[in-house]
Amino acid sequence: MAEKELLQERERKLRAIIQAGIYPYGGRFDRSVPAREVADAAGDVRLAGRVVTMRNHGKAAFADLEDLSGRIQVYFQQDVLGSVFDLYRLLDIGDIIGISGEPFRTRTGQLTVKVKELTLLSKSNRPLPEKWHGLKDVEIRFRQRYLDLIANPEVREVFIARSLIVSRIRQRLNEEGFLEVETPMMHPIAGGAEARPFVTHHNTLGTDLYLRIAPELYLKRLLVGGLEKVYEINRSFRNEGISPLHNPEFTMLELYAAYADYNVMAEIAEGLILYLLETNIPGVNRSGNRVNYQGVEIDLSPPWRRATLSDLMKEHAGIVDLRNQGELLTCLQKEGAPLTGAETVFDLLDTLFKLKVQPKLVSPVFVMDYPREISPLAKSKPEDVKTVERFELFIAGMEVGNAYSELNDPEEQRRRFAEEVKNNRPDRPKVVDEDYILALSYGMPPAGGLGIGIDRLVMLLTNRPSIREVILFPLLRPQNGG
RNA sequence: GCGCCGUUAGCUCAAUCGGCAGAGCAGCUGACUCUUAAUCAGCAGGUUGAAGGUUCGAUUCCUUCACGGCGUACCA
Repeated sequence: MAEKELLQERERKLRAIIQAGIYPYGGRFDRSVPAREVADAAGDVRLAGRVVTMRNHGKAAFADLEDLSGRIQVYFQQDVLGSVFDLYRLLDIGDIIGISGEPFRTRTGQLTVKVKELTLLSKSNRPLPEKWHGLKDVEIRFRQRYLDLIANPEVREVFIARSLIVSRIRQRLNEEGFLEVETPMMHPIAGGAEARPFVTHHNTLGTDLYLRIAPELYLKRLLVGGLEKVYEINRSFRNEGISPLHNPEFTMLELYAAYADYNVMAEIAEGLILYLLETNIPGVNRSGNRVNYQGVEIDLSPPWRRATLSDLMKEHAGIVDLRNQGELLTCLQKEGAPLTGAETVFDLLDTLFKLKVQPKLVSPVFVMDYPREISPLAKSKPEDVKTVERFELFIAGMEVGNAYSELNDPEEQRRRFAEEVKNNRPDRPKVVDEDYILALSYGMPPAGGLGIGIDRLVMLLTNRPSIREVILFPLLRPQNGG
């Protein structure tokens, strides 16, 4: 039937209900139990939820009522309900109702509530997606996520799992003495990562501002201020491509601990993720320390491998010297990688790493010790100034974490920033962040810092193939006149 | 940005080589007081994403556009 006619049909019922003197959008309704707990209830129950199926039998009818906890069958009989049964006849799938009644078992043993009172709490004016096949159209799923949540129970489970994951991260960090803080999302200089920022404008101040690409530089100012262990879980924004691993706004955990270093950060990252497994979150797809991600078994049993970038490049790509442009180029050409010729040695290194090494990093690996030039905020290794104490954590071939021993030498930091500015590459800072250096110059304790991509971690733990499956409202192109 | 694929009823999907656009669910009418993917009888439901072209004839072939997916580029 044409959508218009379906809407007219619902409109007709809505008018009939109003005609009968019933306001179709009710108010407070005190429930005695969630649907899932009806079996344990003594005496009558009061329930509310959405009508998801209806099976009419003339002077009686069964319906399934769904609330957050689950579904329960309810039974309407004309001889019990009298004129209220007429209201039942005007209900549609999708309506939200409250009922009170007596639990019983049907002949086949199905737990059911025999309805004694019926309250219409919200009339639904549009048809819901189909009950059996659910809602599959990904565009509708993302644009109208509420329909996805109604029609697809596993989607609901993923987002509940995500909420629990985040809350348990907070719980764990709080227990370990970390202080949760909130730092600016609008920055005068976009720093703390290399990424193209979104630009916005403050009218009264008459100044452009950048949506933050990372909270890092503000969190470290707090270390200067004596807040020794801080963390923030919130959005960062990067004006870059969209892919199954990238959404323009995404959620990061960043934490900093004074007097620690990147080795401590590795322990924290490992401990945190294992803790999430241990706490048995429904929807987290684990058995023991193993998770299955997209058909691949991943063993997260500690200790996780720690290998230097240099060793891994040797192991998987046969590269002996990370800084040998010719060697990297030869290897990439052999792989048939498309190159423009304008790549720096570090671009080549990164490309080759992504091509040859990253896909092999299925079990968790801390990739340790990166070139200084691509890590301007990390502290050099004492024995090798060109290499910094930094790791990236890879699981299932996916980068989920990044950590440093934080650079706390203001003069060295200024040189690193100045070098970036001098190189003048697109999307890199055009000015030295003197305000940050000012903070460092008051003395920042040595510290370890760790960032974890929450969206990707949730993908891993809930076995979702795309970041859009773990973000409630992923960015899509606007539909009309955008 | 670029490349490939997709878009058919409210939802899930069919439609042979270019030859009358179809089914299930949802909806409507009737029957039915223990059904549960209720059942039975009947009815209705379409700008085939949009615009243009080729053709006697286009869901099908071509062009452009919109939106989405994947890949790629970008992304320390």
